[in-house]
Amino acid sequence: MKTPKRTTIYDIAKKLNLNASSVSRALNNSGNVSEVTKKLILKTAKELNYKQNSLASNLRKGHNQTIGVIVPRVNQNFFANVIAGLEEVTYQKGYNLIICQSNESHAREVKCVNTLINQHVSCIIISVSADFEDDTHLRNIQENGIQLIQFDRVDDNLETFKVLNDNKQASEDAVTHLIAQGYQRIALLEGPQNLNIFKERKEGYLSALRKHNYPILPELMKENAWTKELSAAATKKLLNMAHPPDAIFASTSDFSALGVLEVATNMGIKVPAELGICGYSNEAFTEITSPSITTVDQYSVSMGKTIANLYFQEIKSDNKDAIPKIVSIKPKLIIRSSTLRNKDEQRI
Amino acid sequence: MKTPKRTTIYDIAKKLNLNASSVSRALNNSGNVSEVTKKLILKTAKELNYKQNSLASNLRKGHNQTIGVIVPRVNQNFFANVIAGLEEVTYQKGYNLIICQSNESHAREVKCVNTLINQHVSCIIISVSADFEDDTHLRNIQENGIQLIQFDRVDDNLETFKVLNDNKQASEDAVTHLIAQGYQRIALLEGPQNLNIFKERKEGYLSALRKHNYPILPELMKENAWTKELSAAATKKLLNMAHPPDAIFASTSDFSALGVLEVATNMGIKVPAELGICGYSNEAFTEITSPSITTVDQYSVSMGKTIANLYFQEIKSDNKDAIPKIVSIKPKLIIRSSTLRNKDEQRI
DNA sequence: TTGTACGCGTTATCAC
DNA sequence: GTGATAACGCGTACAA
Repeated sequence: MKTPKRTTIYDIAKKLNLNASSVSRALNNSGNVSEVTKKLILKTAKELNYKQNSLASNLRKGHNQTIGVIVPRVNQNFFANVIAGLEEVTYQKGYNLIICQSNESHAREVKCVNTLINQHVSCIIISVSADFEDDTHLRNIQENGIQLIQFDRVDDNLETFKVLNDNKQASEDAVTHLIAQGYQRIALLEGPQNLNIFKERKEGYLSALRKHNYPILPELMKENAWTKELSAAATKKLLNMAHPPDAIFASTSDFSALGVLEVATNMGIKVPAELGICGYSNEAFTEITSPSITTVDQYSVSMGKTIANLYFQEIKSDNKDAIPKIVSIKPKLIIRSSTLRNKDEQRI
Repeated sequence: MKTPKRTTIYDIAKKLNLNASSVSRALNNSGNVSEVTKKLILKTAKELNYKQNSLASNLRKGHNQTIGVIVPRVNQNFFANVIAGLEEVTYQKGYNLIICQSNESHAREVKCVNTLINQHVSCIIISVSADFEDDTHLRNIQENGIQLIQFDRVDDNLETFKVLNDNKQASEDAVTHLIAQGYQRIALLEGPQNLNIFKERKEGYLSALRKHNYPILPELMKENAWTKELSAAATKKLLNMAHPPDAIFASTSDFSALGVLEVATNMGIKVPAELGICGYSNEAFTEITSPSITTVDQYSVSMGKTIANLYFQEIKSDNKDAIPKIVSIKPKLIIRSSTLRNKDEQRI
């Protein structure tokens, strides 16, 4: 595809017997141009259907009004919402968003980082892939003078701006709620512990148990149960134990919680009377399962907005190197039928 | 933020007492460079942490390895999936994706188009906003020598590449299925008729009725019922009629179907025995409602891939102006409990 | 095989 | 207020 010739500021200048620099000034409202010529320039620019070439402009100006985003998957609810929030704010500021997905692969994440560096984006916003290995690519971002904001899944060891959910607190709240509902043996479905978010959720679980003098039972903690299928399998094992749990906290996602619910239903176990179930993420479907599922809302859209605002307000505006700041958003426990056994009749 | 100086091909050239053009050739594998110097160049490029400046490269080459995408909302399941599919293919080809959302606003859509034109993207992939007014902005894309692919919601009058779902056929299948299940008075929840997709779905509905010699009853067709709330309201009116429908085809979305289901449940109407419900889009939750909801799967991820492949295989490669082609993807009716009243016991 | 010279479209810095 | 010129970083025809 050969791109046909577009009209440039030279074309406009030539037509008006002016100089290109005057045209540039007029179009950018910069420097001095007389009102008359300015109007003339704007008029003929419209006539010739002039469109600025951002490539040239950005090259000359040495920066790019573009922000890169890297997420594991763009069609995962949480990330899609964060991106929606990001786009909302960046659009207002006249910035563009380049979106990449790592597909949970570290190797691909590294490639994404490199293309974004090549693109001279002014900031990279990232949530790392599940098989996070090392952070040389992230350091590379900083070495190239590009701002870096990590969110949700982050590398704790690297000092950058971070926007996080308070996973530990949210998990503690969830488990505390289960305890308050009288559940005695509360199981945990964990995600990969190399990811901060799953580690923190486990900590919250442990912390709640300790605070209420509940025993910590390793046989009730299942590793890597972070898909619907994996958690269904783990649930079967749990519920077939001699002393099965009477509640399961699917800390990885609502899909895991759904797996738990399906297994329980198939086994004829009553939820929430015989088994309490709590998920994580507040996916749309948790509201309409029967029973509806208690879960944690992460305010994903507003998280995206927070991230973007952090960039525009604290990072970009700051001419000195700003001190990497950590913003923590407190998620909200949404209590629904799947854990409300005191008011079992009340189906929400 | 001042971007610190990055290493350029000049820096590499200077260090090796070479010329920048040799460095360029070596890095791009273009032209002739001796193996020795090439290795030397690649080595020092790595040492100096050289990163290409895509801005400069693209400016020089006159084209941009970037594709722009405009959708109403990035966090709507269907669009998120299409984007995921798009990204999958474009990533393989070394292309970047710039994502914009129109927020269902025509004015904003126009602005998005303009920034993408400024960015010199090589292609714009768009699904138009609900308040589609006119197509001057789309024509503008073409006038600027940028390829244009419309998908799903398109402007029929404009001759461009299009990737569509066969909405009419899918709707006809759905309604035919309802008829086969013995439903007699089948209502339709419509979306805004200025959008092709909703118009086509209505046509499919009408066509199925005609083919089976069913009467077409205007009182059973509700306009603009395209959110959960709107369709719940429409459903209430329908079910309170003297002769209420015994089936409702929520042609706008599964969320509408969910609204129908909730209203029916609250009114004590049995689904599917007394009321059949069919949605559209195959949202994840349709599988787990009780009863599960019959719906139409649009193959959204693979639609994204199809669009991208269309660009790379047919449009980009073609040096002559390719003739705008319309690709139609046949959606698939997914039959679930909400319309299966012959085998009512079988809860899927 | 390597070097020279120029231009992509824009903006910044001069001078007038 | 306007014009001339250089430079952003790169790729490419051409010459050596």
